[in-house]
Amino acid sequence: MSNLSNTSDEILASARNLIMSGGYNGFSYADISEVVGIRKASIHHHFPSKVDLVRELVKRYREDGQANVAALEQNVPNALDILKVYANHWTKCIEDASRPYCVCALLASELPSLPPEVATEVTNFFRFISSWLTTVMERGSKNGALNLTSEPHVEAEAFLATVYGAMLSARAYGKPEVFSTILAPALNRLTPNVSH
Amino acid sequence: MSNLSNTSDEILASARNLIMSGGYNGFSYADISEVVGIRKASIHHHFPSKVDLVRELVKRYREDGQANVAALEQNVPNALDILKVYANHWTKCIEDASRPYCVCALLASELPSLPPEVATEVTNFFRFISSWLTTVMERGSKNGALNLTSEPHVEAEAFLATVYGAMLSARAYGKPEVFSTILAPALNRLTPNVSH
DNA sequence: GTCTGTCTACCTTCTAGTAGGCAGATCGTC
DNA sequence: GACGATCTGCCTACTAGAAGGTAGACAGAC
Repeated sequence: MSNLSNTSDEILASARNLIMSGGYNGFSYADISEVVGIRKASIHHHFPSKVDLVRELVKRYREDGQANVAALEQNVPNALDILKVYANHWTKCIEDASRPYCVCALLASELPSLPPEVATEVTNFFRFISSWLTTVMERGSKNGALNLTSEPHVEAEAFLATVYGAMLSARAYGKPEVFSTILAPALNRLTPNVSH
Repeated sequence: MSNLSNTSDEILASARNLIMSGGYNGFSYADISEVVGIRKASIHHHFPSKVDLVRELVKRYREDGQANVAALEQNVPNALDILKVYANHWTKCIEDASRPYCVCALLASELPSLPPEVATEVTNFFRFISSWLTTVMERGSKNGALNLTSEPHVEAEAFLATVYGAMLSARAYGKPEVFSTILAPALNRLTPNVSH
C-alpha cells in the first residue's frame, strides 16, 4: 500500500532529527535503524549511500521551505507580518523543543568537511532563503510596510544572520527564550515609525 | 627542551583546525597524527582521551579570549572602537581564511550530541563573551560612546548573534565578504548620531 | 634510575556498504 | 482464473576499514 514510501519518509525524518542534534558525522545508519525499527541493510535499499540520504534530505528540506514560503506569501500580505511569522515559526520550534535547530544551519557550519553533493544542496538552501528575504525587504520598503536603513539585500542578510545567530545562542546557553529576546528588537527596528 | 610541551601545543592547534572545519565528530586521532607527524598512540600520551583533548582545547580557547579581551580593554578606551576591533578580528580571520570560523560556534551547534564535559566548556565560552559584551554595552551607553535602543544585555546578545550569524552566512555562501556586509550596518546602528 | 616522549603492535567496537535470500504484491499471458 | 516472471521491501550474514584506546618496549634527558 502507501506505507511503501512511508518507510523512506521515516528514515528521512529520523535522519533529520539526528543531524539536527549532531550533524553529518554525528549519526550512523545504525542510529536510524534503531529509531525506525528496520535493519541497517534495509536503509541502504532506500538510500544506497549516506550521501544519497542526506542530499535528498536537504533537497526536500528546501522544497518544503519553498512551499511554505509560497503559502505564506499568499496568506499574509504585509511584509513585516511575514517576517514576524517567520521568526515566530522558529520561536515555537525552539521553545517546544520539537525542532530546536535548523538542519541546514548545522550542515552549513560543517560545510568544508561535507561531501560536495551535500554541500552544494546546503548552499542552495541558504541562497533560497536569502533571495526570498530580499524580495520581502524590497516589497516592504516600497509599500511602507518596512522601515529599512540599508539596501534590501543587506537588510535581508542581516535579518537572516540575526535569526541564525539567535538560534545558535539559544542552543549555546541552553535557554530557548534567548531567541525571542534577540528577535524582538530586530523586528522593532524594521517596524515603520507611526509618528511619521 | 621546551619542545616537550610544543608537541601538545601542535596537537591542540591541529585539532582546532580540524574541528573548525568539521566539528567534534569530523576529526580523529589519525587525522591529527598525520598533520603533527607522530603516531596515534603518542597523542594519547598527551591527551588520554578525545574528551580530554577537546575539553582542554576549548578551555584554552576561552582563556586566550579572556586574555585578548583584557588587553583590548586596556588599549582601546572607546566602547564602539572595541566592538569594531572585535568585528574586525573576525573579518580578517574569515577573509584570509586563516581561522574562518569560531571553534566554539561549531561545537555549540553540535552541543546536544557533545560529551557533557565538552558541552559545559563550550557554554562557558559563550557566557564569557556574552557577559563581556554586556559590560562594553553598559559602559558605552553610560559615557555616550554607544547608541543603544535596548537594554545593554539585549544589545550584547543581538550583537553576538549578528557576528555568529554573519560567520555562518559567509561560510554557507562561500563568500567571506558577506561578513563585513552584515557587520557594517550593525556597527553603524550603534554609532552615536553626531547631529545630536 | 626514573621520568618523558615516542614507538610498534594490538584490541574492540563501530562504520558504511555488499551479497544473496525470501516473502508478498503486481504483472502479462495463456 | 491459473502460471510463472518480475519487482519491492526487508532480512541475515558478511566485509574492509576506521574509530578510540591499551600494553609494553625503547631511547634519551635529568
